[in-house]
Amino acid sequence: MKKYASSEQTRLTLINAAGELAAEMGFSNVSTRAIAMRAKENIGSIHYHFGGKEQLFEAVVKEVVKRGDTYPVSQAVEPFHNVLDTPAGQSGALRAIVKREITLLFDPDYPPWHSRVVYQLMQQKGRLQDIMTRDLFTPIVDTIESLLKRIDSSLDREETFLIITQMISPIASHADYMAYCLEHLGTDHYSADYLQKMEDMIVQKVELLLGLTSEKFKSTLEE
Amino acid sequence: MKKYASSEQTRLTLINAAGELAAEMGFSNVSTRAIAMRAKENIGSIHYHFGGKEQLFEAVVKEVVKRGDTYPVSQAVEPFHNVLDTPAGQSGALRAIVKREITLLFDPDYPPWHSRVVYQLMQQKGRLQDIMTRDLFTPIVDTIESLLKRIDSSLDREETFLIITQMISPIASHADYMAYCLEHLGTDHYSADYLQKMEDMIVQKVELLLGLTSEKFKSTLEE
DNA sequence: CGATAATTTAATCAAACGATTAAAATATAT
DNA sequence: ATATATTTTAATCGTTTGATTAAATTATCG
Repeated sequence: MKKYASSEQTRLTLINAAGELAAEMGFSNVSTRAIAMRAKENIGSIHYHFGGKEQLFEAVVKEVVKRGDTYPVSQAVEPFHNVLDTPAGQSGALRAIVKREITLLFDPDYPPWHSRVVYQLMQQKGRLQDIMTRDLFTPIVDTIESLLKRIDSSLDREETFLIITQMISPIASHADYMAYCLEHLGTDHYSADYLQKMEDMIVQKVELLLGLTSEKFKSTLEE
Repeated sequence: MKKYASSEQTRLTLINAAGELAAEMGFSNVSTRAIAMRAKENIGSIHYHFGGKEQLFEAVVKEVVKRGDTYPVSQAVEPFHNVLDTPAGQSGALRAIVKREITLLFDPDYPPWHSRVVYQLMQQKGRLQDIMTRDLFTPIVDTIESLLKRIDSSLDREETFLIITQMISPIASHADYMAYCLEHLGTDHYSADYLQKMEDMIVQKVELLLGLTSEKFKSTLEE
């Protein structure tokens, strides 16, 4: 039996431990010693494998980015490429973006720390925020932006951004303030049903704002 | 001329410095020495006036809470007390809550760190979050909750909470991720016009979800 | 004025931090 | 089997942290 793990395995163990701790108490409250203890590795290994704490944190963020790249926004929107001039196509594309975001953050098949690690980086400037913004956030914002421009070319920059925040913020809050949300809902995780409701509500709302009144909504309105 | 400031003045100077720094780099990245330097006071004064760093931070949060208490949600909703069974009254109450939240966070007459200090506490559990949740957040949530119940008694707990997040999250994001938002908008502060648009959009959206279609919206829809 | 209380100052303390390294342990290749 | 490369370990380094205190300074009050 091997007594030394492979370099790659040790790296992943450290990344995972660091991610867990960052999810629990925020990056700036995580010490190298705590990471090493959680990972059951030696402190020195962090320096050996990553060069230092900051580079390990970078690897943590890149791990989340890497996962997002397995299903990029462009791919989510692609099926609607040819129908973007119809309300149904526009609506479908919007929903696809929202669905992707929710899935990516709350899919129970992935380590739960992924969702808690992302949005806390939006709070203060730094290298970690740059990576996360550039590789995760900007692509989404740009995609929504061009889609909105297509739906209503009269929207100005401010209105466009406001609509984007209407779409993304509720999802971000469920990730960033997860502890509070779960406590308020009296559960230990978001159910698939709840996430579906969230998706529906966000999509409905944006459709309404944009005048893309969907069938689903009409029935709601008539109640 | 006095060489020693009054106890109360020193306290406020320290609270303000701590608040500024917490807004700039997050509570957990603020050291007592940095606070003392920013406040041009001695480190020892933190111990003398507050007992320690954590208690100073508590005072920072309570300072924000105190300001919220000058215009409580109950007072914002009060004018609509007698018309809560009409759609117009319900709609007005919703708008009043949204307007209060936006004003409280982004009013340029108050220290700008107020808005940046609040929502970062939602990320991890602790005494500061408890204070902020209990004294600032819960009253708002409870008020919206009972209002929603009144508007549509068939809403369940999950739906109610989702609507609340639709109302609050966009505002919270503008506070919590302010640096990113301002950079994206290419400005150094949110204009009164922008904040008004935000209010309108949030209120419209919720009215639509609840079937409280307002005049303002109808015209938008007819475009 | 003189005495007491309140406040500020500068210095020191132990603890925790990230980084680094020489040596030990293991794996790999010849 | 031996030599070389890789990985882990334990210990130490200099800094920074929050807290504390005795002494100095200023304010207050009789």
